[in-house]
Amino acid sequence: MESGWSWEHNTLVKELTKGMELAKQLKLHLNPTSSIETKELLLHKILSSYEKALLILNWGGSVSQPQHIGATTNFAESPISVNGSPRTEDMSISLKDHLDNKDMSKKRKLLPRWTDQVQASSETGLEGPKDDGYSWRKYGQKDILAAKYPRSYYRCTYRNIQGCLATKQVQRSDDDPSIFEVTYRGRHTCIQVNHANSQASTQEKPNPKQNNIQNTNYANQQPTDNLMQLKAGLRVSTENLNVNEMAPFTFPSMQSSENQVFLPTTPDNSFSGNFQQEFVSPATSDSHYYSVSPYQINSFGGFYTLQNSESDVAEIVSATTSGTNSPILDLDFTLDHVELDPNFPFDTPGFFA
DNA sequence: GAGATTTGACCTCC
DNA sequence: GGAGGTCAAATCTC
Repeated sequence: MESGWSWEHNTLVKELTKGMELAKQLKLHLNPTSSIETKELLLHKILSSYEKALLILNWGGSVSQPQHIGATTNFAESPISVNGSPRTEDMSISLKDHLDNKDMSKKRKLLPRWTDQVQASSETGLEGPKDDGYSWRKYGQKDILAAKYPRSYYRCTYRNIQGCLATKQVQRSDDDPSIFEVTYRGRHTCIQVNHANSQASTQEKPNPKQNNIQNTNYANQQPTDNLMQLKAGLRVSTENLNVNEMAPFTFPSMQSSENQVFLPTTPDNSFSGNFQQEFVSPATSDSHYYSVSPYQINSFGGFYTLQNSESDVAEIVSATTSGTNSPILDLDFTLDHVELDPNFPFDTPGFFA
């Protein structure tokens, strides 16, 4: 999916850029007057940022365990953290879950899941969150215990036609009603046809009964639109990362000896084969901002947060390092061999095309 | 009439 | 057993 690609590309760029900025900050603090705490904090942020970028580059499958929505955990607590040592129990669990993924009865549990926090869309005059680029059809609503507002359930419009299993849940935040927590599940396997036309038509005539979501598509959304969303300061959290779709893409300014980064896949494609089809970024590029630290200013000046549960990272790492499938997370490889041109215009439109 | 939403019932998981 | 997630018939909108 093009939008998923774009989103992952931009996420990667943001992480790398942020890491670079933080490194510059750290450099400024490399004097005796700066506190150790400050240095350590910056160092941690840098490492976290690059870890996330590496995950994006390297991860070859999705994660599958149910996640703790809203459980804010930064990478300092994560099993991969700096020393990159996943817990063996998590490794086995993750692998087992991946293998069990055939079982349709467990699909709810196994589908990858991640959450965005999206500002209500003021541009369209609707109360719902901004559109994420896919066509959704509401199939349920439920009052959730200890939640002020009901949760709405959506699935891909093309579920029946194309067998797309992607779903999402939308729930208004209790703390800030202008924020919608959008939890995505599964990957879009559909082809969103006529998205441009449908976007125009649906935006012109929004359904008044549709209180949250517009059925629009931004698959061809231009970077300027994404930038607008970015400026809007979307707050995003992620439950799972799947960056497998990054695999074929070359990052010209990150140079290995071959002048490109090799993005490995699993040797037998078992993970990517099974799970890549299950997961895709649901949104356009800049509607998701992943960060490792939960409180940071990104390089574009936007505020965003990231929530990343410990188990998420454990699964990501475990699935990529466990057993015979050890495609990636060669952290030394990437950090040692990747060179960033600090002046490279990552955000040049069409750079990733 | 087709497609989307609503909502009560049922299913799954913890 | 309870909460969350999904189904499907009824209803609504165009």
